[in-house]
Amino acid sequence: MGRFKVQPGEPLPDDTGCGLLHVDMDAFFVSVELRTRPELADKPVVVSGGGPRAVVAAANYPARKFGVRSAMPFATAKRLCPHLINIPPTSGLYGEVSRGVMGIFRELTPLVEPLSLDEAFLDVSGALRRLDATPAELGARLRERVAAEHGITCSVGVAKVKFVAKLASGMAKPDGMVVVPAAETLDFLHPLPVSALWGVGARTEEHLRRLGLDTIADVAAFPPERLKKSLGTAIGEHLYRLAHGVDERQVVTDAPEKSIGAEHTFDVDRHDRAELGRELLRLAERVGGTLRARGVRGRTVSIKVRFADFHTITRARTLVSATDVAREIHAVAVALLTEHAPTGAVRLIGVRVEGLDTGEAGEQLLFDSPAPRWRDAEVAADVARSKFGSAAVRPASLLAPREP
DNA sequence: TCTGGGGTCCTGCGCCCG
DNA sequence: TCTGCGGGCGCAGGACCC
Repeated sequence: MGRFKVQPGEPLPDDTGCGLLHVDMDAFFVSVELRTRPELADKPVVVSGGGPRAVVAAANYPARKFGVRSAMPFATAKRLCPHLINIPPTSGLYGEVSRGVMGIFRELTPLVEPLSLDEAFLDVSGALRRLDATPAELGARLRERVAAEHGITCSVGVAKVKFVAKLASGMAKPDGMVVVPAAETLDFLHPLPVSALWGVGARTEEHLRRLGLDTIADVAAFPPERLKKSLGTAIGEHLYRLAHGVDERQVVTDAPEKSIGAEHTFDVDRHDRAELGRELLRLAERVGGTLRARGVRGRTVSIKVRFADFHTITRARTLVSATDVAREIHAVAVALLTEHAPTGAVRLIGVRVEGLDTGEAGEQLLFDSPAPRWRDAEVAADVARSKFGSAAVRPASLLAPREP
């Protein structure tokens, strides 16, 4: 695979037909934090929330040498690397850096699709003539600018289609670039393990291996009808196409959100329904606030409950009209919990609102409904919080001390 | 190792309706 | 009038991604 990697000082490879860039920040949260703590750069560092059930949000490369990975329980990471340094996440900081970096991308092309705070697809095929550059040159340019203006490194994959560009940026890490010439797409893909295919996690990998499929070349050579029968039509078809280097997904700049939610894992499992109800109120307040901030409302309220044994249920109810009112979301969530959820020790509880629209269709609330007044109160609280901080306004039932 | 929090998408089932 | 069938919707669960 090494032959696709761009080496410093060497001429850029042939990138004819490659209009897609995938850019991925290296160890993003940690890299951002280390800008103000450069003395820690060579030491193993993670960003993690703290608490007995915290997991690693990001690990720098010295920490990865010890086997520390993101999504790993912090306690496990500490066992692997006893001198591991933890930095708690800084609220708001990563979003701010992300907006700056995405701004650099948008100066190159308007066709930018952020996938998360730290990665994005760029379709540069239409911008090459205007900028008088090849895709690989643009990748090199934006890497320089991100490093110079934001003090963090990123890796870039250049290819003809999305998922190959994404695989390429993964191989470029850290702080590198991989270019896959369009004509060599299959040479690049076929030796890779099936787990490299987008959408293949632990379960599907196991499934594919039971079928005797270990590499992407094996999937490409497998009868597509058998693949669909075994994995389901949509996934079978999807994987077969990817294995042949076919990925027709375009770069989408403004995909509307489908749902907004919040969830919380307790440090210690909870039995008390009243306490679960108070947590649901806290979560509903957050979800309602986010809905109003984004100018959307949703029709379906769902709760998620994870029990001590990790068994997880979801329960949902669709309302007559869409809402962004926390009191209403909370009332439905509590009803779902009391009517449908079995009792037992609860580890995690969550609230989500789905079926979003912009809410312009109007105030279809019933004339007897108290929701408009609650909404007025919540909007007033939004304003107060934006002026005086998030602790300024809180429902009375949340003022009681949380912990004994 | 004992598993966060934010999401998306797919599948299968039951129900309603024409 | 009864029955069969297919589409659309709501719901639950699971897999996956960062």
